[in-house]
Amino acid sequence: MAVPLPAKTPEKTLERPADLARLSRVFHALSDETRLKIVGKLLAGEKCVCELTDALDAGQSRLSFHLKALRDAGLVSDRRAGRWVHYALRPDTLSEITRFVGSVREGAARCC
Amino acid sequence: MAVPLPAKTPEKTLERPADLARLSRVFHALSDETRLKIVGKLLAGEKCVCELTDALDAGQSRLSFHLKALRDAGLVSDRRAGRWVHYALRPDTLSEITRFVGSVREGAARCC
DNA sequence: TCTATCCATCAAGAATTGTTGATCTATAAG
DNA sequence: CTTATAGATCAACAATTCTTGATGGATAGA
Repeated sequence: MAVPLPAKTPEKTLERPADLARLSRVFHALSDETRLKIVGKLLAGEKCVCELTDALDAGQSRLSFHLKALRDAGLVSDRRAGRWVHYALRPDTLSEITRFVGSVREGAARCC
Repeated sequence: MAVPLPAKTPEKTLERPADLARLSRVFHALSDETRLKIVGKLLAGEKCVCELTDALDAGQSRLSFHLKALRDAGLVSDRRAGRWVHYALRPDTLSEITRFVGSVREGAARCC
């Protein structure tokens, strides 16, 4: 992890192997409906795994699996509190993605 | 296809099955390095498949496969001209994605 | 200490994706 | 009409990803 999304032009970003790897990991994390639902629930604030299993009617190991994908992509943070682990959205990563897609859009608007 | 990304709150969007399906398809299209490279190349303007096979050093059927994923997600358009099919980025869809991720980010910044 | 709860991880199988080479269609040139 | 090129599609295989149930570690209460 921890390869930061660069502020370079999207053309250059989309040529660098490390950036490609990071971007594909982030988009892959967002490419699953269960994980998108998790994101939706986290918009109400941080949640522990057991709250998500209730809200999404999904098994615990399944949730752990998907939360790991989101965490590895940098989209959520986890915070241990006693027996519970609370997950929350990471606005910083969401900002990076917004900027990236926005800059691709600008480039596309310019050329298409 | 053609389910438009709504302007609703991301919480609501992430509860509607049709929107979830559409979002996961778009993000899945962006979750592969070959497809991200294609997007990078298209930032220079529309390209036919044979230009992309040259630029990316990838087989023709492989490119067709990935272009189909991008097209089905609404991220690129195709235009036939004689024997060639030219692919181009679709700024409208990129705008939708930018807005969606941006609104998730705003929600996250508010709650986290 | 004993037990219960929360959660991560693992193994095995199911399902989905991606790759490759072959085939088919359409277009255009000779 | 014949041939050549661009590209879509298909079948078979490889590789990933997802799901499920089982196991194990950590924390906290009795």
